[in-house]
Amino acid sequence: MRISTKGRYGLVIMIYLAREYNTGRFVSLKEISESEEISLKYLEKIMLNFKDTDYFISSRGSEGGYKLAHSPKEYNLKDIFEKLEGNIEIVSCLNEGVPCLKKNRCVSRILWKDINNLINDYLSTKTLEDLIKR
Amino acid sequence: MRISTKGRYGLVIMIYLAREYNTGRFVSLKEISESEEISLKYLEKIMLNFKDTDYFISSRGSEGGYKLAHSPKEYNLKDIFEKLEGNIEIVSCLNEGVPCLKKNRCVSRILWKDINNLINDYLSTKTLEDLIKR
DNA sequence: TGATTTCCTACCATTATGGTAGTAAAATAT
DNA sequence: ATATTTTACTACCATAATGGTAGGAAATCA
Repeated sequence: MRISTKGRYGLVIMIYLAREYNTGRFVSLKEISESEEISLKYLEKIMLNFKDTDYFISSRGSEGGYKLAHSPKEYNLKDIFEKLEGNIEIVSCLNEGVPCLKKNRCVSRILWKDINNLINDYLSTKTLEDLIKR
Repeated sequence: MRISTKGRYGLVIMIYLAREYNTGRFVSLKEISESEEISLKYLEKIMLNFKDTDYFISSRGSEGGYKLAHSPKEYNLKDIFEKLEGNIEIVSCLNEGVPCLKKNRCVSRILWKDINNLINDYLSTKTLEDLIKR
């Protein structure tokens, strides 16, 4: 039950860009890489997870980089993690339509559901703006 | 951010034994294996995670098996998961004494801490008895 | 033109997951 | 006594996920 570096570094990128949102400038991954001491190549790979989103405006070449396409308050943390980590249900059977029929296996399903709701409810109510305000 | 089968099947064993607690009989892993359709060998392996606990009374041989050493209400779910999954902190830096000094990495630490507390608080208040009552 | 940076595809080492197999030792049933 | 049952313990292994690295093409800017 761990958040991987994929999720953590992905959020680091988002926070970095959120903090620079007001400046309007493009921030390169190289800058984030050096500031946060995370390999550039790995950051590039993590960005691939956001490929099908409209999260960023990007520009290649010198003085290029990324900036947020929207205000930090438009970025929901639950959405961000779903892009980064895929399905974030803590047990796989939660999103299967058909309940399993094992005797005691699904007694605990209620427990998983509760915990899952706890996390999802929390993340759903938080945005990037909430994070950088603290 | 997934609970593995190790954690899930381990809980299944605990629930099974909790339900048989009043009978006082020994329940074999073979019985649980057949009832829950989980391989016997895998259940044996999962039991190794509880090796250093006083959770069970065991008996070998025919009519042998396991039974809970204490009443189901004495078994805290947080404790059980710590035995099964090891440290259940969702990010590793939470239990390091020294905070990391990276610029934005630890902005999110507050977030991880919050989620971690959410889960731990929930699990700490629940016992095996709560689970089998529902 | 040269440097910079995104964008994209491969590749790879290590670890965790999710098991299986085999055997010894203890306890019980016959 | 012996056969059976069951825990207890060790070793092994296939697959997937994690956490990266490497290389190059394409776009952009100074």
